[in-house]
Amino acid sequence: MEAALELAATTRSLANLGLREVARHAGLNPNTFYRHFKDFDELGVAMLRDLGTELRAGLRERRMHPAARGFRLSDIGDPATGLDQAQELARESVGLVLDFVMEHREAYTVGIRELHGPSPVMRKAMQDLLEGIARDMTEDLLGVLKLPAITPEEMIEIARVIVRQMVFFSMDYLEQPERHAQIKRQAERFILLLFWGALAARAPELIVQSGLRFPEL
Amino acid sequence: MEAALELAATTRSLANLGLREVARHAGLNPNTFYRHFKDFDELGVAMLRDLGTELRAGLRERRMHPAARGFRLSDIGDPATGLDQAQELARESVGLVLDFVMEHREAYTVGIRELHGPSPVMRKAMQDLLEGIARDMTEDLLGVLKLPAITPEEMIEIARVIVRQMVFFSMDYLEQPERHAQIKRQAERFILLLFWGALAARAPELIVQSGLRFPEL
DNA sequence: CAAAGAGGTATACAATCGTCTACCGGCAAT
DNA sequence: ATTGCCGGTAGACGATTGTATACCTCTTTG
Repeated sequence: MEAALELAATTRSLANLGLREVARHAGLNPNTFYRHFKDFDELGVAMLRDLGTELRAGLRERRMHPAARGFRLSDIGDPATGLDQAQELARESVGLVLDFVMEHREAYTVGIRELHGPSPVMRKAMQDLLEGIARDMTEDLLGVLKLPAITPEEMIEIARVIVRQMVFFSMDYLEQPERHAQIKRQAERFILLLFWGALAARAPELIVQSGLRFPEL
Repeated sequence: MEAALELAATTRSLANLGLREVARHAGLNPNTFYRHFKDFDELGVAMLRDLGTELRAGLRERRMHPAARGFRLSDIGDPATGLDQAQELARESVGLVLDFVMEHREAYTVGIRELHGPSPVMRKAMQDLLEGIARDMTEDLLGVLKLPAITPEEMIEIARVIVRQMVFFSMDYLEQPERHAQIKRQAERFILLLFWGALAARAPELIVQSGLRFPEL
């Protein structure tokens, strides 16, 4: 699995790297592959399972780590501090995801490649992973962020588009190291825009009453 | 090029289909390939150029076609009708893109596969294509939609995230025909959310004054 | 009218591929 | 104490691959 990851990250996609090639790079006999996997799809799913759980666990752990969070759970209540929290949360989460991507660029690259790749099995597995991350995020947001008038259904939908958009932002981040700061800003602005939009859609007068302005990032 | 498109759409990605395979499927001698392209990258870029210009032209043409548009350019002015226009525009554009994707599912599938694929050349070409579409959209939006306090810089940034998000919505649309209506609604809601957010970020009082409510899609 | 080039073909070669059959050491369980 | 499985190896197979060289036939250009 390590050999496959290394090979796939540098050159090809998971689907089209050769059985013998992987075995050679792992220092094993080609036939040994069959002792563990029947397909290359099976290998891919196994890799994705490992890396996916690592990713979700990493995100959750860091999200739960209270030291990095500048506000307390008791601050919740009105939409003004809600939007303030949203900004803080966006800043934190964006940095967290992008850091993670940088630390696991091989796994990320290969994984995303399979998201739109030729194998339906891998595609489904990746979509499930993203959906799981979106659900984690929703749960977390609902627990911490109190924006009134935003239903759980709206929240999961917002989380989904955020996760998917972060796929692209992460790609930019990996490919253009010189634009790191700018990409972070763009991602934060995007997330904030969604929350402002969601609040404006349900209770625009709350925004006016609070006197809060959209932050210049 | 036709042979490559057909083969890539059904099974593999562009990068890993064989020279001989394509030649066979096209009814040509393997060596004939070299008369036209040096690389497979070169083939890919050529295909993307053709299909990309077709896509952009198709989108532009349909966007310019005034018959499908329920409002006139003279209706512009205040943010209330601006948001109304945004809704109409979102509905139209989403339907337009998703129709196009359905009609060109092979080309779309292959193209998106290259967006995150192993070839840097193809990746760059696809990113440029998406950027071009985003610029087209921005130009169009700025010309038709008069939402005050939204700068061109904000508009292009919004267009970019819309285009990227539509990549995912299009994938859903192709893969889940039974959810067509729902996916359309989600895409429209997403776009509207961004515009409401952008307006709320700059001029929340205008939303309150207009008395407009976020539409239940 | 000749030269050049563009598009296509035939043959050949070494390399790589996935997979099949057979063999082997170690460890665990009966 | 032996049976059986698990992980690994060896060798061989036919198929397919990318590419090189050489030859052919139109069309265009000088």
